[in-house]
Amino acid sequence: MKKRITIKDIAKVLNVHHSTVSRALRNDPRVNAKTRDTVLAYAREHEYQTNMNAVQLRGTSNNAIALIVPNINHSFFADIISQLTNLAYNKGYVISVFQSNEKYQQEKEIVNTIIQHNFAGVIVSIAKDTINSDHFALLKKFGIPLVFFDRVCEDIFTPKVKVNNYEITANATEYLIKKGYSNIAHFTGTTSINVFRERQNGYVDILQKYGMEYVQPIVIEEDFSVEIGKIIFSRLWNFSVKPDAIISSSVHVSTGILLEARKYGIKIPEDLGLITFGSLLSSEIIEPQITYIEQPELEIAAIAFDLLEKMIKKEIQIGELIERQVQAEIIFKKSC
Amino acid sequence: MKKRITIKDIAKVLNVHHSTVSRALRNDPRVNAKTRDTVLAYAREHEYQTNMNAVQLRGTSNNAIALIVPNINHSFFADIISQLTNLAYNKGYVISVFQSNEKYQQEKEIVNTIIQHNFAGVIVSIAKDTINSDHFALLKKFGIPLVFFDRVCEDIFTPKVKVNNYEITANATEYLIKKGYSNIAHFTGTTSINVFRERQNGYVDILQKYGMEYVQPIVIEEDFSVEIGKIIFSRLWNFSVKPDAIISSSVHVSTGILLEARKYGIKIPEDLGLITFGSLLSSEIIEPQITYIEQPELEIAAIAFDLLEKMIKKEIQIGELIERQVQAEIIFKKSC
DNA sequence: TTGAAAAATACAAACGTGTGCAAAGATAAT
DNA sequence: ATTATCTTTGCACACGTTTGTATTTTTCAA
Repeated sequence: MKKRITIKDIAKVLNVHHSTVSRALRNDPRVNAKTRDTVLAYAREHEYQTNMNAVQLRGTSNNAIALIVPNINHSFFADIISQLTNLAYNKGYVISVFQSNEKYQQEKEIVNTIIQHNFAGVIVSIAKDTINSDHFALLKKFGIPLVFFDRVCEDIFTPKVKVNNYEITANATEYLIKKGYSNIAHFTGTTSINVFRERQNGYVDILQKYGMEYVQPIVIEEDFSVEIGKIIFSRLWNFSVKPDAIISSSVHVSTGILLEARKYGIKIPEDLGLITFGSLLSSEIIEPQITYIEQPELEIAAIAFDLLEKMIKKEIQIGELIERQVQAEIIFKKSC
Repeated sequence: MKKRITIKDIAKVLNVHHSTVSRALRNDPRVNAKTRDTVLAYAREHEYQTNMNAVQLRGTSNNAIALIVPNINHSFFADIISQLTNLAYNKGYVISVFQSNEKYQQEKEIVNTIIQHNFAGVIVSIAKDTINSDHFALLKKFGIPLVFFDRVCEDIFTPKVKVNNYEITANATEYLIKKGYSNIAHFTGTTSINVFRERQNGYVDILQKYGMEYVQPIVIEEDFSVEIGKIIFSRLWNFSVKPDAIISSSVHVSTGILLEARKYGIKIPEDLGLITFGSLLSSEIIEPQITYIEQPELEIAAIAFDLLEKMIKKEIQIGELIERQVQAEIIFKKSC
């Protein structure tokens, strides 16, 4: 293990000043072509690697973008991460992914790390736990570009990419009503998050519009999982009035519902209709195929990245409130 | 947007030298308790954030760990990322995740970025594309701790966490034989990767041991996907001799196989047996439930992290070859 | 009250890079 | 040959921290 070579080392060997080496490496026109080539050749041969800490300390460029998501092993986020990574790569940026684990405390610490390491920008979908947005305000205060997607902080002025959750859930609910279902339940997440609040509002508003009495917003405060889906469904099913349809905010929970429903011998779509947000890799194989709501992950990623890049390039001011909405879509199958 | 505060700023205001501030912030016993408290209070109030670039340039600590995976949106890797992130968080480290996209070129650039930013250590599962290991050798040369998991570089001496691919595939093949299947095909990835090569060897060796004639290692060079699964299966099915069982290295490919099989009216397990590596979130719902090989993601993550941490703490030397093997397990269901 | 020891603080240098400015060297025009 | 212009290189400082050493201040004992 040898000590890493620096521009000063190169300068010493080639008998030039290190500033010349610096310029040569960065293709500054102010350096002679011949010396530039000599420097580049030497640098390549000795595997010179820029020390980005020095560069960033100096206050020059930085191409590192941070991405904070609640869960990496959730296909919605995994798809967005994957797409963002590709977009960034093509534009010369590098994405570092951080997982908040749905925890406010972890999210806060991640934000601190991001500030301390001087990232060029941040793309965030907040944790369920996040009740306070001071850490994001801090990010703004330090002049770090910030873009929210999907789960956003309402009280922070910055670009945001949102899904038409209210509308799509209203549409899904109305679809179920028109199919003849009358006891429609809604399984969703904590209403402190815009996503789940909007879905719930869309659901409730339609039921009220149709004068339906059976309104069951089931708020799952725990992390979405197959297990919790089983438990919650089982609990609901033992009520006096059972639902005849469910809209579920999570594929994990929906899977739990399906398994539990099978245990009880409940037939889908006859005894129970089901619409779920997000699709399963194997959704086509399941009988009956489940009607689901597809969110445009690729589009979300593309817009979020575009907005962030514009902020980094100062084409969008920090603190500017821009809201972009993308359209989710109901993919009609056989579960209702 | 205000300029960020530094220790020198604090020092100036409190009429002390900045070195005193530095020590106060780090709880150095050499600073008076009263001044320490004053400094800490002022720092907290004015939201002081350490500039890690300066710290790292100075050559002091660094708690950033890099993780390179081929694909984030693949449940095997997503689970490992998720787990590693938690382990790291509990030990005071921060994980940055990078996606190589199965591309050698991207992987190389990621490694350069890691070197340039002075990460404390790297955990890697290599891209299918990776034929050359020079970039990892470079990492070692720069003294950066490196641990491989699952897909490893055979010619780099460093800690590695591997799965018993040979053995488990041999077992799966033998199981199929004993179940009465005689034309067993094997769908796997490029054999330049240890994982797929070992699986193939396990498969071939058992068939030869039993003197089976029908040996069909189908090497999929493309990225695993439902679509490619359909195509490859369809192609194979139109051969004169059809397989009566398949071992598949990817759930995505298996899904394609199942869909295509259904299209042809093939019955599982009667007409076709199937064992797949990795499980689907919804695997319990599918009829028939698919027998699959479960890999201990949590254990892999735990061992990899432990090894890396020991390297960072110099308890393990850089360049030391340590191979840990974890056991995959066949989860018997109804598909064969 | 003095001196020595201990505690607290200040000083200075270093990490590797980038950049404005000055200086030197080369080229061209008169 | 002399001056003006352009090209190329060198110099020095700055970015924010940490740390060994020197210096000042405080404490305490004789």
